[in-house]
Amino acid sequence: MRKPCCDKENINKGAWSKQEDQKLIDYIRVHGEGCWRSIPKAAGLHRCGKSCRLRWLNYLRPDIKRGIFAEDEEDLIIKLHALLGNRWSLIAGRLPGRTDNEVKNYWNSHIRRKLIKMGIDPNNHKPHQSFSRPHASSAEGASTSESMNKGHNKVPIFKSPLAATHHRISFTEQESAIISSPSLNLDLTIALPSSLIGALEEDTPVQNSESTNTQIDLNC
DNA sequence: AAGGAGTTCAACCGCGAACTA
DNA sequence: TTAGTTCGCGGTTGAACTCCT
Repeated sequence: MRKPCCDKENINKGAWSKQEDQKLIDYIRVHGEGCWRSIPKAAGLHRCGKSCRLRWLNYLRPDIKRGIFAEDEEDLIIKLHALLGNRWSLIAGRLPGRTDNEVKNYWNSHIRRKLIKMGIDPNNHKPHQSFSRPHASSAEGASTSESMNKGHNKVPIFKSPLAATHHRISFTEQESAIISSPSLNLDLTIALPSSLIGALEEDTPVQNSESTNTQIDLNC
């Protein structure tokens, strides 16, 4: 049985108040991010660390860009989704000031619908012949994160730059087809912390599709 | 104006990975 | 090596909001 992430008693849930926001902002300004589990207590918040982390990363961070997505941002999301599936954090990483939650919400509420209207299956980015799985939750098709993350043929997800260096990025046939598409010209670059660059120089470069100028940014 | 349907988005949950002792 | 802890992610939920009749 998994232990809960925090003591459920004496923990506030739901929307954050202005006072709570301010406490969190003030604390992080002084002490910086990190050790989310201890932040609530230290900052005097009756929240679990997870909740603080989410609130900070998605809404309170000073570099967050709010508001409507620009057309080029939307375009990029579609292309990145075709390439990466539901790896929202990776996609958001290519959109300065945007968070994974925001990108995910925008995809589900706007882009997804738009693609369906255009006759494109949002799961595989191909014109759908017969859209056999109309229900949203079950419509995560063979190429989406559900199958890629939990099933076979998954694209590796690198939780740390170091992990990324120990894997060769590989793509399924379908993803390779997308990458090879002449309409797709992604400029995704592998970005690693400078401390690692030296150590990597002897290693072989990560697989990349020259013809499409496609590189993957895994600076996460 | 009312209220039901549809949409948006902030927040929570559970899981797996990474880390630590 | 292993078990416990923490972090980060994607999926899902539900309250608030908007639109439509």
